[in-house]
Amino acid sequence: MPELPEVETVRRGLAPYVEGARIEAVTLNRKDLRFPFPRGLAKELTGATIESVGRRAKYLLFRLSSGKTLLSHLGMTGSYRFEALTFKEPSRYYEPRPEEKHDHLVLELSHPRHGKLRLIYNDARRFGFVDLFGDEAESPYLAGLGPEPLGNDFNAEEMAARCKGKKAPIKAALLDQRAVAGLGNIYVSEALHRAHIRPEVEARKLVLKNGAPSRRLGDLAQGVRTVLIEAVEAGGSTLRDFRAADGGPGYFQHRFAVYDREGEPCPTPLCKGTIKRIVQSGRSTFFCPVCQKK
DNA sequence: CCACTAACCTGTAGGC
DNA sequence: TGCCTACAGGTTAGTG
Repeated sequence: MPELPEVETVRRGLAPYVEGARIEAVTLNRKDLRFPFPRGLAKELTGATIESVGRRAKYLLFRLSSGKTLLSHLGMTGSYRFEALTFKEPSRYYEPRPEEKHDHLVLELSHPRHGKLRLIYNDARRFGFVDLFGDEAESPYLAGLGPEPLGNDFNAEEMAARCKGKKAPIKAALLDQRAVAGLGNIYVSEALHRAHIRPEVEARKLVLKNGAPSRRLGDLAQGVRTVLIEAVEAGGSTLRDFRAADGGPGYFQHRFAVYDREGEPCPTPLCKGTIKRIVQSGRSTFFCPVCQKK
């Protein structure tokens, strides 16, 4: 489900309710997600206060008063939702409901303003996972991640360094979290369309002989940034089941230029192309064969 | 090191 | 309606 804009949307939805909340109780409804839960997870979390919720790439990072950080990846189908156990402002809360299928992790929280809340992690496919660490350097998941595409150290020169010598298609290079962190299958297709680059182009072809970025790579860096910014502003994309923590859908899917639009006209001004779908490394890629050049 | 495939797991949409 | 297949927003382990 979630790429950077969806994870950021979740983070923004969670922050007002979990920041400052104390974790009163933890329930694990099974022993693992994609990987086993960290040893002593419930014990480590219980009694701690969540000081802030951050994001790195597609990871949510809950900073705890104990000094530890809870890392959460949503995989393809992970989601968080709230239920209020006490109602300080009734209109804005969700009533407790029976447990749903695939509710794997439940945190009972007490928040100084919102009262008692239940934060529930649901994940049908269980490709998601959590980790707990004291220092970011200890986390194997954060090690080796490429730059944040919306941060200051993401630019065409940086991309050139990561693409240099790579024979892999640019589509695959952009999906590689070591090159740029946070893109997934949707936003890669969208960014390549914005930059008018065909997804099959070898990554190394976008780097000049002296290692400098080509103009097209500059366009691509810009395309990555703008599509992500616009998607975050729209609250992410809801294809099947993505929901922010407040239960609301995202709206960016209405603005896809190519993703899941096979057979539709290309939205590039004056372009008469028709969107095509191909499969690259086992996954769908969408592009316009007319305005996206080799 | 690089590139590619299969695997993990469940739900759903579409064809017949 | 039911059965079957293909596919889904991600990552990693294994292979050559």
